[in-house]
Amino acid sequence: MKRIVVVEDEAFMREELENLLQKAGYEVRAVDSFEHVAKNLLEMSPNLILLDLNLPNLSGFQICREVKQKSPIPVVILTSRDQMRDELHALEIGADEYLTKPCRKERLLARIANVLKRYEGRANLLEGEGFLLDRQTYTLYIHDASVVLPKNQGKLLEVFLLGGQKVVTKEDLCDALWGTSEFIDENALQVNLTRLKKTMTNLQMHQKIVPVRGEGYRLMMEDGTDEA
Amino acid sequence: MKRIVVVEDEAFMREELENLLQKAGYEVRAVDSFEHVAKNLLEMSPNLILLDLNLPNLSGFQICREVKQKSPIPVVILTSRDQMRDELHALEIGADEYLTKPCRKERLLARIANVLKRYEGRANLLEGEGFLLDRQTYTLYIHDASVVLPKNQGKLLEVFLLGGQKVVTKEDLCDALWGTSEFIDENALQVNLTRLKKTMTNLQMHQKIVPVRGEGYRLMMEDGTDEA
DNA sequence: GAAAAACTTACAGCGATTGTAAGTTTTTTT
DNA sequence: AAAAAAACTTACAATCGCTGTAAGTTTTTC
Repeated sequence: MKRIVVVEDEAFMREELENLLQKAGYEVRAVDSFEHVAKNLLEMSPNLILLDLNLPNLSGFQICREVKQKSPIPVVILTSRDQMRDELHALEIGADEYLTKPCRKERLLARIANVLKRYEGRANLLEGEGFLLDRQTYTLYIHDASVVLPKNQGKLLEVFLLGGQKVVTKEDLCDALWGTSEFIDENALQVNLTRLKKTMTNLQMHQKIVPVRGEGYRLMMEDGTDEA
Repeated sequence: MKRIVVVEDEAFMREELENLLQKAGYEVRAVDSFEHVAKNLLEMSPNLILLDLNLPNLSGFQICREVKQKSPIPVVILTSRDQMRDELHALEIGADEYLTKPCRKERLLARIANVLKRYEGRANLLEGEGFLLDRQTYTLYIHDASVVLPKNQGKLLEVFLLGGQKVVTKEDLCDALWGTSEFIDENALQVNLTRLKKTMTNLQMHQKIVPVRGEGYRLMMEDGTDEA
């Protein structure tokens, strides 16, 4: 069963939504506290997040952005703010749907179903600049093409994507490859890295792996600018 | 560059749309004749279809349904029909977005960009009942999990999915596996089929392959009903 | 119950991926 | 400019998973 988390501060509205969604066959949870929402949200690992924009303290935009940075979970925004500006902004930072209150039940349900449908198979995709990586199979999607990376190359790329723009140490990489970083096999790691680099250039990817002398490696844009 | 095909019978509106989309950096084509639209559409292999509902002769719904049956191309509906009934129906038969005229340019562009973003990596996915298959890598997506099928199993499953509910002959299958159906190697084919069946049951897929004595095989629902 | 079709299982060959080894090149330091 | 450290390259052999082969058994149909 698909799990939906509702983020809405007004109690009456929240209950109504919970009811509606439950009747429609979803498992529903609501966020009670509004501190560290983004973090709490991810821990519930929902299939979809239904988000109000006007919340105490924190902005709904901020939550949406945080969720989208850290996960591929779809976000549907349901709000009373009907300004075009807000809608465009929401879509820009990655919201998957923007609905304004009042919203007919049928429309809400239809749009939610629609978003969920589009997310089938995306649950485990990591996002890079201009490409996607499936964490389970190491299938790489780029430019309407797809390739399955050899396991080791996939594991390495995965570590880089999870690390964001940070420097990744050789320990981290060895850990990912062999489950231990006790004795680092510099050579074997080097060879595997070279292989990944080669396939990345062959695929004309927009990010590349560069060494950080003495510290490890890091993922950058082709042209040398930082990512994101 | 992403290619968008516009299906709209009113000339003024059509030109305005073409203009807007071109300025936004898309390659735009328009459909002139409205016969065999669905077929013509697919031949243009667009990245997205922008569709009006009120067309001479044919219903936009029908076009949308046909496109969705035969391809994974996203369809955005832009129409003057503002009945909730129409919107629900459109979403039900697989439309990815439903917008009503008049529609602000910014909103149209934002929604189109949004849909295109969600379709990254989906260009080569075939749809089965409850699962997706990548035609290039034979990566299979099911229940938030993914597996890469061995090439032969992938090729076989691909043939079944392309064939729809029809019976697939052994010639077809041999053709897919070895590029020829001159001498059918009954045995090798049998073994490969068995392997595919096994992984399908292991993955608890909702469709299965059943023999049609003397004719070949066909893909059905678990419970024996026909598919969709 | 006999024939045809469909299926099962084990094994050996082959190819792709991986770790190893022995280098060379680049960068930094003195 | 020489030496040392870090980063990289290339080729080869072991390994693992996929495939076709062979020799069966089981199921269906008449």
